[in-house]
Amino acid sequence: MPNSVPTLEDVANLAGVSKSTVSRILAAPKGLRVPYAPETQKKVWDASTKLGYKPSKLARGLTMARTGIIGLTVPSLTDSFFPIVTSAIETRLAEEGYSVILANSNANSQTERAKIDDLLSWHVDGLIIAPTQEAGGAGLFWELWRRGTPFVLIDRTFPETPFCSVSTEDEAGAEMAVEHLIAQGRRRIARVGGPLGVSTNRLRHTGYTAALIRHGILPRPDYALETFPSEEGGRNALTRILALDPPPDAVFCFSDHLAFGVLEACSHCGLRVPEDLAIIGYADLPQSGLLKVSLTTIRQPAASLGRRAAELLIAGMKKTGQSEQITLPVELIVRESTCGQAAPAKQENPSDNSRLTNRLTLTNP
Amino acid sequence: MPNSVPTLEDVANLAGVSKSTVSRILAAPKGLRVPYAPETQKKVWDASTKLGYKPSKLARGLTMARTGIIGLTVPSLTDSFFPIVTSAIETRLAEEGYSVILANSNANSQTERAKIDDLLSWHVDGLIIAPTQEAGGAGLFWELWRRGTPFVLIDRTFPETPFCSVSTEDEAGAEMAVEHLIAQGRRRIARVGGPLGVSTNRLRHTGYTAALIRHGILPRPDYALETFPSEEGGRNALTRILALDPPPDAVFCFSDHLAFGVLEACSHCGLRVPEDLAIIGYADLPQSGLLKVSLTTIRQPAASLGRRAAELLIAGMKKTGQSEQITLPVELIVRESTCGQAAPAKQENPSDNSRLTNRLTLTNP
DNA sequence: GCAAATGATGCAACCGGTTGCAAAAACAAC
DNA sequence: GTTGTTTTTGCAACCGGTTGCATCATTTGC
Repeated sequence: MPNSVPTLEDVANLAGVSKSTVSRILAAPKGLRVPYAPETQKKVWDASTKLGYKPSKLARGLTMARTGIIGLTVPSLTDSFFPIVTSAIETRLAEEGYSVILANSNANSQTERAKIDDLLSWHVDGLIIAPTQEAGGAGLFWELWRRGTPFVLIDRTFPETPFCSVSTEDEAGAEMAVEHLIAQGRRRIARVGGPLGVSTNRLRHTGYTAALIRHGILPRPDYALETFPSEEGGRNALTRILALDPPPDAVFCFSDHLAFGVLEACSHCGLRVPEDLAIIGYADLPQSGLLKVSLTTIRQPAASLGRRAAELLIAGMKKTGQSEQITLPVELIVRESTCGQAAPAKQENPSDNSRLTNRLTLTNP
Repeated sequence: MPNSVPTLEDVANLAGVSKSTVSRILAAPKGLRVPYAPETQKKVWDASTKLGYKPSKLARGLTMARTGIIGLTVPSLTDSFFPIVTSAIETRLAEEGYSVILANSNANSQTERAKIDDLLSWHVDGLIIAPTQEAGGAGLFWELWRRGTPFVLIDRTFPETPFCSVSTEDEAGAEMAVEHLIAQGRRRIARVGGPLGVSTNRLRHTGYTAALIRHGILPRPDYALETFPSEEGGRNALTRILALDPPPDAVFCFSDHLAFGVLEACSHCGLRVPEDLAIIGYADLPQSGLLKVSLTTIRQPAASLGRRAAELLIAGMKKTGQSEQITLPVELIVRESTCGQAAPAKQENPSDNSRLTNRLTLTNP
């Protein structure tokens, strides 16, 4: 079989030396002095390149402690947020020589558990996890913690735990959103969001409540709507909003997808945005600025989040035991859905610039 | 160390039998008869579950031919198309017990090469590749072919090669787009697209030309604009379109991103869409229907594409040597950017339904 | 009651690398 | 010409599984 992949032994035979010799010579970092005769080294190098030898990461992973695999689980890839995060993570980790196994938990905590178990049996060096938090508990992560497996939680975190994490300022973001609505003269501000089991939702709710109270507005329980976090959920939410008494004059959506749904439902029932109802979203999905009524939203730094998570994990894998929680700032992007007229062009659709910046950031470490 | 991961040997010791016994008993498919005493089997099962034993995929991959890893390379994850494809691939392959290592080639053929080399040193069972085709050649894929590594090309293919692939009907899609424009009374139809080195662009160009000729319209070389396939590229393209003489009354964009750019640039220079310029995109990105001027586009079945690619690869890994090329149909979605008024609601924004369908498809094999 | 067949289990080699330690070779010092 | 160092190199064990074949204990056949 001339064509099977060459192994260490093949190189050794061709060079006329032993496996260990080849292993040591090829493992030596480029310029470093290695205790082998220069001519032996040359023989080995030649044989290796001639055969196109590439060490098996499988075998290497088995012997050394380090496999070079990082597991990444995300609850979904069909929105716009996690793909950007994923892309940034993969890029940053690849720079460092890691391979990432992608696992989609499909927003299901059972699947998440199964997939993480699977990743562990690959002897991953570390994990980056965007928890589903579907069924609450941090138990799984405590197990990882006890095992000593380095991991970083992203986006959603567990309060009162020492776990490494990178998230964004959900509470502050929500406050910014609500403050903005209040500044526009709105007082009857509803909110639509996903389950409070998820930390981001909980924090956004806290921020929402805090901002209201600071301005002397009593939060009404019936103004806090819970729904499935999708466009569909947003559409349904509007029906429930219209039934409220008194009717809200603004709605803070915990995601742009929800906002899209609300927006669409509004145009279906002839409700004017922002005149009748101001709408603010969360995440700044790419096309938010091009919508019929462009969407005011809170921008999350998705790419930075991914990159920082990767870097935190890399640091954590070098020296374990220490833990860092990073919270990245968010930004209010004002567009038509909360103001009478569109903001000036530069502010209206900065998504391209930002994405360009991200791309540059990604390729230039 | 009570807490290190249990190995086969640990189980063997606890059960008081040999490694091979444990291996054979645990490897046996659930109900299958295995030549071991029932009581021994029970001892082994008990010891295994007590220790929480999970076989190391690393070690298993080394001994058996099969690693259970599939490599996936995509040119980007920051658009909306490839994340959906990726998600479908991961889901389908996970159902079959495979893990996928994700590699982002960043639309760079050098990176693509390097990452594929990397994947090979993981002894992947197969590859799914969305080629960059940045610098043309199918050389890399011929190498894989010779090696006998199963792989499936997605989205972009190489004509006149026997490689397995799943793509969409780019030529027919382009024809549909142009036919539609002609049916709307447009005659001066320009097109904006990325480099012709990429097969999808080439095919869309062919379809564009064919449709024109069929209707007795002579394709004008200056109406075929090449640009960087991004919103930025779309904006720049409009400037060039405006300089054409006679000015086009419609433009076929090879991607929705390009169309977004053109659309945005139009609103900046006060050009009315579709009155002054009809615009049609390609891909049906999620928010296309909610835009200021909602976008007529060709919808590509991204999730099916991913799923079919996964299935083709699975089949190809079982019995090698045979090759299949699948081309999935596309669909014309008519919206405002090419017609005076919006189509009826159901047609106007069917993206949700389609995504829901996809999701169902994904979770129900 | 003994050979042959059958059933249950373990030994040891192998997958493709890494690495501790010893052996062999080269060279210096006496 | 020995002995002691130092440099070069190879042997062999190990990582955690799988698997061909040998071994030993039971039955079965007659």
